[in-house]
Amino acid sequence: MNKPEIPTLDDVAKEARVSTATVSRCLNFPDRVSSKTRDKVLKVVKDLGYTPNFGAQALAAKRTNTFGAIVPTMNNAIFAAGLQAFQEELGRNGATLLLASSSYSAEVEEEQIRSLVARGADGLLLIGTQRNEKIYSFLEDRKIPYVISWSYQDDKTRSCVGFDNFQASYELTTKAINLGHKKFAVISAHANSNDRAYNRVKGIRKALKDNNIDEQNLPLIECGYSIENGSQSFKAHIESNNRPTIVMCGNDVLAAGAVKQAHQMGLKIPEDISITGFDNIELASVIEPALTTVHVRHKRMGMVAAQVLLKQVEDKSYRENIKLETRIIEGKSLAKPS
Amino acid sequence: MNKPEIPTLDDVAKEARVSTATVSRCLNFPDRVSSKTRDKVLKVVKDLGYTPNFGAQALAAKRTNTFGAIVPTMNNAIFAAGLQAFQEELGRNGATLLLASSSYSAEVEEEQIRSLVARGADGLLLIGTQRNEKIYSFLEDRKIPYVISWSYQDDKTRSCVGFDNFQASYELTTKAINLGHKKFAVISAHANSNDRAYNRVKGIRKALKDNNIDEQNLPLIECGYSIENGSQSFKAHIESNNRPTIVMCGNDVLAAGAVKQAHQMGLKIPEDISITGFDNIELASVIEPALTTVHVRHKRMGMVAAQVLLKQVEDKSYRENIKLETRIIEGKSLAKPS
DNA sequence: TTGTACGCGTTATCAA
DNA sequence: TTGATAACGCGTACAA
Repeated sequence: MNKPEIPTLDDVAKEARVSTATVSRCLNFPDRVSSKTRDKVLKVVKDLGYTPNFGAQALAAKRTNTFGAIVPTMNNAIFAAGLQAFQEELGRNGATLLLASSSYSAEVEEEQIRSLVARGADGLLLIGTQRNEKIYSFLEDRKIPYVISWSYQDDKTRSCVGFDNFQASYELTTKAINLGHKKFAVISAHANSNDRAYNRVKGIRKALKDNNIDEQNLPLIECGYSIENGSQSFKAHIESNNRPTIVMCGNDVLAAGAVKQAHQMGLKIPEDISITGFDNIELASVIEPALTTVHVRHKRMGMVAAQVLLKQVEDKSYRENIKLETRIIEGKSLAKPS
Repeated sequence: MNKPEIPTLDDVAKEARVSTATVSRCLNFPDRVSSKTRDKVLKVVKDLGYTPNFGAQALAAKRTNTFGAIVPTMNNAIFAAGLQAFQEELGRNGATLLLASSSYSAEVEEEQIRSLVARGADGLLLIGTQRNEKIYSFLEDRKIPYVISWSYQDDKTRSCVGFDNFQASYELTTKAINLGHKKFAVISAHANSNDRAYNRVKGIRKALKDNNIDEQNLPLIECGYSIENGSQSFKAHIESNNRPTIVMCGNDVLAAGAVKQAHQMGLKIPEDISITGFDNIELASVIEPALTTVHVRHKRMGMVAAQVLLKQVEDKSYRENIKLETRIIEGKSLAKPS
């Protein structure tokens, strides 16, 4: 037996004295082959160290067992946790993750979607709902399954696995109101092209309105995702001429910046000022005082999203809209105003 | 013109009244085609919405423009930052990232390496140096370029982009010794199959030895990467019958856990106990007191690793060994013992 | 500068 | 249960 450097199906077939069809079957449908020939073939496969050529396989089978995900950034604990779970679940099902990031830009995201599809992704994980309608058509024309994650929506034509940002935010705000807060300020991530941020703010406004607190003039600062931005925005709120008793932050990272700044300004939390976060990343429990925030099941979301996507590949008409629960984490950063 | 649902090179050729070869050239070597035919062809490409079939392209060209990376976990800020930069640099060069994670397991990593190669990765990003030699042969036999990252080694036959964990750790320890510390304790990530952790501990021991401090009996606890583990290990060190004046942690996350625990135990940092970290993740500056830690250029590492890898694809014999500098971040968590 | 024609390594259909 | 063989869509010598 002369061992070729990089063996093909043909090499295996010749060596095992069967046809290429039989070898292919041994690998893909072992039960449609007699155990005798199967053993013989698999032995040769092993001896030769054969692995299918990916390009050829993709060309012939019209599938790659590869799934794409486009996240705003990997450099954010919430996406990292979700992605990790998504990838693990794919792995358990013999599939691989193709990953891109959009830097929170809708145009870049669109490019990346096209790029991952061009790269042969069998399906896509998308984050949030907010994107150009034509990109959805693009995917639907090509019959590429996709799942929207991190956000929940009722649209039965599109699968999603997410949570109700509006509702969670509403509840947290209501809690603060019940404690006696009336003067609110908000630090949010940029809300255009980010429906999570948008709905969190919306939830706050609705709760204020429902409790007859002026929400038209709610002090709101939008900024990019970073501790530093959280600090600066917090400072601006505190130094405004209508100082709030509570600063609600769109996510834990911004809240961490706010807390840091509060310390630097000599403000005690929650005696002098209450601060809330959102996401309950690990950071939230390390901060002093521990953040009052909203817990979100990122890992579960990633796992379930992978499952839904895999089902959609099997059954192109399968759709599912899953809302995962959230819950308020009682930290020490929210208390009644003094 | 009848528009096919999913156009092929052939469709474009027919519509533009040229050969498939010409269309292919227009796309891959635009300058080897007259501007007149090029314009004509590209217009048809656009009109038809043609995109190359990935499988066919890979099969014919023997490359996928896809690069694999296997990280221990995405759920760790340092890998997330490096990966993000790696992916961005790939993207700038028209390549895509295939991502897998090993959960810090050598066997899983090996599986993933084989899997990514089977998925057509043109090259691989590996983390750390410690793995079975046969997996290197596997890659070399198949002429798959790879770059080792996060660790630096002198081996000129293998490219790497990393930093000197030993040296950085040595310097940080020396600094502590110079402040007067003599009673050390260490919390480290598991050091088998993790040369970063291994070398950081080694750097501590060497510094102790060079300063005539007993390093044979250095209290050392190895644990998994989490805040909770950091807390528990810290508690164990403090409650031992030979209480240290400083607890050096193998990374910032463990250090964060230690700091949290110190607060809970009513210990003041750095008056009662000094704590150090490693990595300088964003978290380090939010903790009170800010961590004294080692800054590492993760983003730069990811970017440079991508560049080296891309070069290796062009020139299979190209190798580079790059050591990135580190520097100590002076926080407030390290001071002279009282 | 352009076209012809073959090869790439699988999968899958159909017949034996 | 197995084998022969036709796609699959693109790249690229080679020829014109």
